[in-house]
Amino acid sequence: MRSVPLEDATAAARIREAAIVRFGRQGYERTSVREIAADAGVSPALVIHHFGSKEGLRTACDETLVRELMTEKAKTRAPAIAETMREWLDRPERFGAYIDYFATMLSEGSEGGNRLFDRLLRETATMLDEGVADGTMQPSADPEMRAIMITLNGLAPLLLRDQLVRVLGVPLSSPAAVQRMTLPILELYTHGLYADSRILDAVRAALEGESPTQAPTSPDSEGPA
Amino acid sequence: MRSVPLEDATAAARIREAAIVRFGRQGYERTSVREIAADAGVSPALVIHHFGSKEGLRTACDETLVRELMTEKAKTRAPAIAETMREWLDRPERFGAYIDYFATMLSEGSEGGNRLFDRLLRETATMLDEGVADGTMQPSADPEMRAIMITLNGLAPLLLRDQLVRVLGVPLSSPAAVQRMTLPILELYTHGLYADSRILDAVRAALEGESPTQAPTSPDSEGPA
DNA sequence: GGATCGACTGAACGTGCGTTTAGGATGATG
DNA sequence: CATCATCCTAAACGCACGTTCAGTCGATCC
Repeated sequence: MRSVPLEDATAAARIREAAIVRFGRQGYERTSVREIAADAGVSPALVIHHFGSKEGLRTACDETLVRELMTEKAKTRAPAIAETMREWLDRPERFGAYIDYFATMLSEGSEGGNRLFDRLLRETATMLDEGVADGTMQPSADPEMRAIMITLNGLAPLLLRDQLVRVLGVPLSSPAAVQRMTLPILELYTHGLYADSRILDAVRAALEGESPTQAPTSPDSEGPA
Repeated sequence: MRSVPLEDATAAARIREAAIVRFGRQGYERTSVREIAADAGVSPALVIHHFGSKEGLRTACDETLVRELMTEKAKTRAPAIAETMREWLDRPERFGAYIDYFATMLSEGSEGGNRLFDRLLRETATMLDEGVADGTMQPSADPEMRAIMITLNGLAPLLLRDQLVRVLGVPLSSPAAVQRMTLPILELYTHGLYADSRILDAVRAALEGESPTQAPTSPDSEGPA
């Protein structure tokens, strides 16, 4: 993937890689062009020369990541992003910066982050549909929403990786951490959490007893936009 | 909770509320003291006069939120934060700013965000332990990690609420959105996702067949920090 | 050999930031 | 009435930022 050592790469590539690391670790606003230039061993002016502006540099980083995550699908079957991300998680010492940058894209709401999220959601929905079709997965009363929620759940450890590292005590770079997350999630996705369906039944009954898209409470709207 | 209209509150309170709105909506770095001052109808100097610095203002906002979320527990039983947050979600026109600010705290990694996360995690773990004890919830091979993952899952819609709003088309302020999220999550937490336990069994067998905390792949460590 | 072009830099520019300073207005206190 | 503290502001300070500018260097082309 990255074939050339950073010192030998072109200056533009070095700048972009340094930016991915900094943006991913500290966020866009907290990172200065001067910092990135110093990391890449060039002058701040060269950053602007190559990318037009700091925002242009961010766009270039976004596109690098989108390409990296999206075009891997030639290798594998349908779930391109999910598969690539699993590879990344297995080799954090190499791709950790990309993971950080992806999480930053999502929480800072960049346009590339939106594209990746949409793609990830579509892949998830397809996977679920296929699973339901061939009987390996449970059907849902609201498949679209279920796909959204499962996608969100999958991204949560990425977005809250600092909290995860903090309460876990070990760096997320250790494969042990990723591994330990697997079993509880699989338990949840296999047997669920509740021992019986009383709560689900109660909610289902409540939802059927009223207008499907209307709130049950009285409309006491007020306040600003 | 907020008994006085903002125009009549003291200037310090007005500044703090304006800061919570701005910080929650745009993040700490993207918000200037001048913006907050303008929102509160005061001079930028007064912000510093009351809170010492921009960082001090952030701390004050953090503490306001922590207090608001933590001390509600007198009202209810054990799960204080979770209960309060559900109230907030039910009245977004009033507490939407708090929700946004809480999400910002978590993703920007403030110290108050850590405290709230720890508290939320502890509440979740307790709830799970009690559920397992009285038989309403499934046991887990790794209860601590399961509590973490379930806490992360619960926070995901908060952190990715922009994506959620985007793909859903409706503002998260509508109770319909919160309501529609409930059913798929309850389905998942009741019946799981997989129709049988083949994947779980396979992973369990794989995990038992090796050293419990060691990675299966060959150690090809390299690269920077 | 001169012209041309892209990569690249040092120095500077202008702007917006957080913060400081000096002081005005107001109300309580002797 | 004088004093004093509190709340508050206008103006400015210093700094770091993104960006611009003028020009150097080295390779390529005629």
